[in-house]
Amino acid sequence: MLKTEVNDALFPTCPIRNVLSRIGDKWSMLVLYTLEQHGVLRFNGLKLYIPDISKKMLSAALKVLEADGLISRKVYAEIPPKVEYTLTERGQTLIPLINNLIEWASANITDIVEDRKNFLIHNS
Amino acid sequence: MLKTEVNDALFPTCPIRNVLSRIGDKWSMLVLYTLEQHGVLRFNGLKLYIPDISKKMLSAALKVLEADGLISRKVYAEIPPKVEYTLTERGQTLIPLINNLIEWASANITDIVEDRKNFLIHNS
DNA sequence: CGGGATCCCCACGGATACTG
DNA sequence: CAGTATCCGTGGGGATCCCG
Repeated sequence: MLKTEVNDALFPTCPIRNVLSRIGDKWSMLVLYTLEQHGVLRFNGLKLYIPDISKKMLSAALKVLEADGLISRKVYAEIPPKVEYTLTERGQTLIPLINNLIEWASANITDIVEDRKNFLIHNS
Repeated sequence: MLKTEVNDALFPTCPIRNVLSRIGDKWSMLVLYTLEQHGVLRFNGLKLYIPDISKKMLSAALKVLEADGLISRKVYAEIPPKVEYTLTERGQTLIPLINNLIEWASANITDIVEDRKNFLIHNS
């Protein structure tokens, strides 16, 4: 479980802190985006599309997203086990905002990388 | 300087990773939002509105945001020193997206907290 | 297959002291 | 005032093993 309680405790109702401490972490948005792209995915299916995430972190991220009602977890009583993850309706409502961020990033990434380079030069 | 180079190295042009590793960190969006709310702020002015950030972290966040051209840093040659931070035009273009996230969070926070509580109960 | 439990390292980040 | 430098604790997170 991610440890976000410290600052949430200081500002328990601050929406920006709440949203950032949850979906703004290293992997959550990427998981949501990947689920939206492929509809429904199993645990290792997700890991396939996000190769540089560890099982531990993927598991933790999924647990947080499930706890917040952004994804649903469907377990099939089979052997070997089969678990499917999907966006919930609430999770779907977050997708447009994520897409907006991706669009913004795509449109600005070239200039930002350039600025970043120049900044490093002038601060060597 | 925040350590985001590891995953950026794997996906150097992935916009979602790029945007998240920069503005999705613990403080950046909050700094941008605070600057937008107050127009122009000095270092300690920012700290006043974000009391639970340390000088070290605020300094690091400001450096990243400046390197990415999202805020501008104006130094006055005075004693004692005076430094003013403002959003750049590029930084301004990010504000609507941040506001959308805040609106979404505000609209959903109550239900999310409720779901979160129930999830904890069923996973005790 | 889908995780949980454990071990362990090191980077994040707070506190303090110092400087131009 | 606006930071930087240094020290240092802790918890984020990888690697590995295990289990239903």
